[in-house]
Formats: sequence, structure tokens, C-alpha cells
Amino acid sequence: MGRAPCCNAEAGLKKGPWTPEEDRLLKECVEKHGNGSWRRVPKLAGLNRCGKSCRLRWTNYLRPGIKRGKFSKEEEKLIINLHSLLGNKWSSIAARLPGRTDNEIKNFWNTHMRKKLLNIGIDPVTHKPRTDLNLFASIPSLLLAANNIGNLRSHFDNALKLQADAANLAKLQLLQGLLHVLTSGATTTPTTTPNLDLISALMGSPQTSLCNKQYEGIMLNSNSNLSGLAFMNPLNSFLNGDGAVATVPVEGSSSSGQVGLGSNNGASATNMDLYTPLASNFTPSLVSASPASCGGVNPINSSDGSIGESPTSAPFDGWESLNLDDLNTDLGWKDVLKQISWLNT
DNA sequence: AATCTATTCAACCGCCTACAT
DNA sequence: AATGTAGGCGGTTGAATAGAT
Repeated sequence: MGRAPCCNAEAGLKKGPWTPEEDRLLKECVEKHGNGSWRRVPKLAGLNRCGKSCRLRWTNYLRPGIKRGKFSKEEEKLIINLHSLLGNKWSSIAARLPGRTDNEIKNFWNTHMRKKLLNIGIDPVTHKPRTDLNLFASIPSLLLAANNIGNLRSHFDNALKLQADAANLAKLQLLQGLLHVLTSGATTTPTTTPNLDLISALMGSPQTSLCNKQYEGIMLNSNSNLSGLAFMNPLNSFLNGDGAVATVPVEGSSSSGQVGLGSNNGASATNMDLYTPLASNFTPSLVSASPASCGGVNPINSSDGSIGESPTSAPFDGWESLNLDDLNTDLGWKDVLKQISWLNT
């Protein structure tokens, strides 16, 4: 024999919105008897409701300390951060936002945050660039933009002179160069808004993205092998013109880190500030929903659900400074791109 | 002003786990 | 040990509301 049932289906219990009178009864009951047994609460309170319904009403609306109203910017950022770590563990997220309930956060995510992330090409589930967008549909705009800028060919030609083994790096070069083309200003593109579909498609799938270590190691090694660039030949043929070498500023270093594209003594880091992920202490600002996929350690303590130290990074540093309301501005886009540009392949 | 459409969010549903019997 | 429920959780629904036409 188990326990006696909580809510008898045949009881004809009331459903739907709670009345102020029901709220009053429930509140009085819980304050008087506590909430140790929700099964007993309806009877004690004189409510024709299921205990489960009472518990939900209490935890979401009646219990003391509930914070109502709009989420602050800080809360928004925190939710994004926590969601990137915890996924749809709404109760765990709510536990870290005083006064907010899991239900409220869940609703907020599904109606606001989810939409915002989708709009900027971020998959709200994985927190990585969306992969459901069509690269090939975007190729014409890619080529147009590349032709206009007309300075990428030398990137690849120079790179081909180097030795090879880093196909991933090569793709990254292309990606970064293209991002540059698409975002570096109104002088070369008709609008200051990048081609989202293209960017998203270029970002690739989470399964094949470079791991942080690999990425970092390759980028900081000026002697990296680069014959993998050969795969780009079809695209390369479109990229005519003489251009500057893509230079990537290295955080924490006085010099720029050139990304295997030959010498570039004079190039400044001007627009390439966009590509700061190559810093020696760089860590991706977005994390996979499956951190282990990159060889890392799950940052969530499996025993108590707490957030532990990430093995390689503080996973959401960048997100904290990302103002989603600014995404319609050029500056906003650059921030986004900075956040996601560590992804590739 | 009326109607239609989109959005929000409170509440329900069903599943899972821990625990009482 | 087996059984079956309570409590908790995430997903989903649908009524209420806001905005557009």
C-alpha cells in the first residue's frame, strides 16, 4: 500500500483562475498551518481545490517575497547566463533570482528572451549561432560583399604560403574575413546590418565547433600550418583585389596576433577589434548546452546543482555586457559578433 | 467602433523521483 | 522489496489583453 491519493479526480474540484477570496483562504491556512502537507491544505483552508493547485498558487503568487513586474536588465543578463549553464532548469534558475518564480522566468524566457536570441541568430537552446539557416541562400550576398571589399584575396594567398594542417583555422579565417566584410562599415556594404543568415550559417554546427584550447593554441602560433586553406579555392576565385592582412589584436599583449596570414607590419587593429576572441586569455563567452562536447567539465555540480568553476573559462563574461536592446544598431551587432565569433566550422 | 491577430502569463497536465506504507 | 502517492518540475494550453487594421 502506498500513500492515500492527494487529489481525487472524481471530486469535482474547481479549476481555473483563483478568486481573491480563495487567495485569502489559502494564505491564512498556510500561514496558520504551514505548507508541510499540500494534501491537507484544501481541507484545512476550506477550498474546493486540489492540493497541487494550492501549492502552485502559493509558490507562484502568494508566498512572501514574491517580486512582480518587469525584469530588470541585471535579471535579464543573469537569466541568460544561467540558462546557458543550466538549460531549462527553471527552478534552479529561479533559485538564483530572489523573488522570482520558476513559472515567471519560464514565461519570460519563452516570450521575451527566446525571441530576442532568435532575432540575433542565436539558438536559445544551445546559446550558439543557429544552424537552421541556409548558407547557400546567402552566398550571392556574400559574394557581392566580398567583391565590394575586394581585399580578401591576399589573405588567402598569403596563407597558402604557410604550412598546413589547420583546416579549422582556415575556415575561421574565412569566417572572420567575411564577418569583417559584412560588418565593418557602410563604405563597403549597403547597410550597416550584417547578413544574419550568412553569419549564422557560417558559424556552423555545435558538433564541429573548435574547442577553446585548440582554437587558442592555433591562433597564437604564428607558425601554424595552413594548407587547409586550399579548401577555399572555389571561394577564393571570387575574392579579387589586393587587401590588407587580417590582423587580430591579442588581448593582454602589446602586439596584434596575426592569424596566419603572412606578415603585416603596418596593419592596424582598427576594425578587427571585432575579433577579439583570439586573446591569449580568451575564453568563449557562450557555452554549449553540453559543455562536455568540448572536452570540458560540466560546470554544474551534479550533486547539488550548484554552478562550479568552469574548467577553461568564465562562460558568460561577454553576455553580461551585451545589451540586447541595442541589437538594431551597428554597435549592438558588433557586440553580438564579438560574442559569437569564437564559433566556427 | 468593430474585428482580427498577436502576445502574455496564470494555470493545468503529465512525467519523474523520493518517500511512505 | 514492492507498490503507489506527494511533491516538484518542465511543457503546454487557453483566456485575457494589447495592438493592428
